[in-house]
Amino acid sequence: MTTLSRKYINEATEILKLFLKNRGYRNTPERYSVLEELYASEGHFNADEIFLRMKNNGSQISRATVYNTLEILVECNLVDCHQFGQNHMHYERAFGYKHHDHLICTTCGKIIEFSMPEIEMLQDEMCNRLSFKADRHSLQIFGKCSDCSSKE
Amino acid sequence: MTTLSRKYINEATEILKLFLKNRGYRNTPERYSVLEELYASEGHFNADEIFLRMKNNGSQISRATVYNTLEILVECNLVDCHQFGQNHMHYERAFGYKHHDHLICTTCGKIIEFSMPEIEMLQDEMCNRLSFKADRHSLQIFGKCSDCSSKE
DNA sequence: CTGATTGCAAAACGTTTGCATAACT
DNA sequence: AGTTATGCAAACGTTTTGCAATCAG
Repeated sequence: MTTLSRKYINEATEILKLFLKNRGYRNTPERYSVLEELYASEGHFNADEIFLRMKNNGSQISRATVYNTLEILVECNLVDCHQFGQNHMHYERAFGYKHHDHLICTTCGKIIEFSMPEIEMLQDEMCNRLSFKADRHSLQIFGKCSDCSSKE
Repeated sequence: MTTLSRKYINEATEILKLFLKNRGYRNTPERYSVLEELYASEGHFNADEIFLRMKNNGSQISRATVYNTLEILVECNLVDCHQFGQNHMHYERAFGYKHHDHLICTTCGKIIEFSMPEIEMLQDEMCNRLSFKADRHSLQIFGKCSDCSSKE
């Protein structure tokens, strides 16, 4: 665990604490432990992976709590959630990590991250035009990565 | 059924016929009947809704065939598929219907369509830059619609 | 105290699979 | 004829639910 990661977890914990308070949600240890688990590493995880990793580390947490907590973490934007085409959600840390979208190779399954602030600006503009108050977005582009398209 | 709808179904049928031939897939009546069902109305439907509507109209089709066929129709871009946050896919006709993305109100569930060619252009630019050969994309923005955000 | 949150197990839900039959090429 | 696609039902994996026990406010 790097000092920087530690710093992000600490800040994220503060944000979560405030969010729970503002919403009148309870301040349970499980909610912080799910946050820690997700912030402990980079990458995309599904709910069950998180549950099993916590179990393997000796936690008594239940599946239901993991699912409940992930919903809250997405709500307060500490975690991003995406659907890449399989039948489950993927979750990843969002704080201290540049917002990005995903290219998904439908041949090899590789997931490539990219970020393009101009796209975000246009999205904001559209939301303004339609008086829509955006909380989060998810953009996926499906196709073939350079490796797979050159193999054809 | 309008004359225009009829025209789109006919053209879509031709496209599907060519696609099946090119891929060496078989030319089965079920594949055309799923296409017709989806093109018979505008809007988003999940796989089971399509299956049940066909059953109610006297079709002998099976769930498995509906799922198989939808995959093919998405592959040849006659149908768009999106994930709006619930745990199932939504399908909608794509031919003769302007490409669009979606704003999803997390309060009332309303889905608002919008299209912004500038965003598509930026996506293409990014794909070029990364040598990614895009087939389709899906962009959802989650938040509150004007009605729901004014009620707060 | 009181009700929100938890853990557990069972149920639900959408989707996929296995297999025998049918049908396209 | 050969082999892909179909229909059916059962299996699968993810997520949700019901309920009693626990714990935060």
